[in-house]
Amino acid sequence: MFAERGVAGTSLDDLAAQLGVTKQTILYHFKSKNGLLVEVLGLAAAELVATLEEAAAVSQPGRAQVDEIARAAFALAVRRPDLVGLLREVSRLDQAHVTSVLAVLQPVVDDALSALSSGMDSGIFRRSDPRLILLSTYSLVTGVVADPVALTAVGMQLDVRAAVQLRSAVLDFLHTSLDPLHETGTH
Amino acid sequence: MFAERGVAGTSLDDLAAQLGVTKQTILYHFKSKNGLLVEVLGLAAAELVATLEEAAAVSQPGRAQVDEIARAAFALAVRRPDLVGLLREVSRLDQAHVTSVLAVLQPVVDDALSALSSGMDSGIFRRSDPRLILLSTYSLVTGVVADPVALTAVGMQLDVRAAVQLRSAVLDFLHTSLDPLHETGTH
DNA sequence: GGAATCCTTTACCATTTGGTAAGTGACCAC
DNA sequence: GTGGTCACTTACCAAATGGTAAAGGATTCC
Repeated sequence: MFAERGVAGTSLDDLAAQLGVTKQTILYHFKSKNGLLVEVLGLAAAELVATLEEAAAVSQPGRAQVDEIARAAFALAVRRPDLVGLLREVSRLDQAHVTSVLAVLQPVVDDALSALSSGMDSGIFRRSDPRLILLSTYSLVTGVVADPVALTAVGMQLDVRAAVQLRSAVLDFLHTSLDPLHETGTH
Repeated sequence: MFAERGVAGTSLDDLAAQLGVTKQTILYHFKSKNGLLVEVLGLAAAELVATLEEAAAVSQPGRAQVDEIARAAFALAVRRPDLVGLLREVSRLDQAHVTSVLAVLQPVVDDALSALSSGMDSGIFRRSDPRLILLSTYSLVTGVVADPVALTAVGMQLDVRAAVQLRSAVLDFLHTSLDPLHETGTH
């Protein structure tokens, strides 16, 4: 509910009703609404990091690893769009929440950046700005699952067929961005 | 404020304080909070559509027009990130808001889809799914300006230099996606 | 059986929130 | 100058919201 309707848009009474308990039951298990939010954000960030690290551990650094991570990230986004929604929600919260979430995600981001960077150094990947690659991929993966309005605007719905298509689009973007065989995209 | 903190996260008192008036002044000019929201959404959608149509009118259909529209969209997103924020906020609102905003945006989306489609038919563009092109571009443009947390995670900030880089990334994506000279990305 | 702990509930409460009603001053027509 | 409209304010209000306090019920331990 935090992800779908926003933290401010979700009252403890709404939440409790959804769970079939009273608001006080929630406040018994969690210090406050903010305390609940902190734990939810922590779980979400941890799950995201775990998924990415697990995928990264499957292959050695290189194109196969990039594919593996992208697939895992996309699958997670489709399977758990609430995680993406939460991630987006963070930017509207207090700076404290931003920094605490960022602290969890930063290592995996830095790992990805350095992996891309060293891949470019060794010639496996075409040289470009790893930050742009990462940012663009993030936007592609999250934008598609977190914006149902955009999907319906182009006349699509997030079914299995669409998911496969969208995943291909993400992977294609990574391939054309990283494959040294392609020309540089700048004109 | 609706875009940054969300509609639910913005009280009329917050808004009034920001404007230096009282809440009742707002309610004098607008029927209710929802009435205000409707007008704000209408203005935002109209501005978005106007910008895109204006850009589309500069060139004839083809690669130049695609570039023109993409540049205009990106410039608008950078200059008015609140428009992007509002667009994202729509999906958490009532279905009535969704449909009314969609009604304004739908024509321009359909125009874009058919322009891409006919360009593919005539061989100007490489054949692929226009919906994916549009959706991906939308994600790229909006994701980058609407997610400051992601930007800081990769160690960037949205200054002029970064904006130019990001715009190039968007344009490159469109070029490699539409240019018939490139191989198809599917592997 | 009784005590204690755990979980949940019913009662409340202060504050915030969207909204109404009734004024008040400025400006304008005549 | 006087009546009327416009823009805005003060004064309220009912409902919702986050949170506290206290009171059951289970379950477990002895």
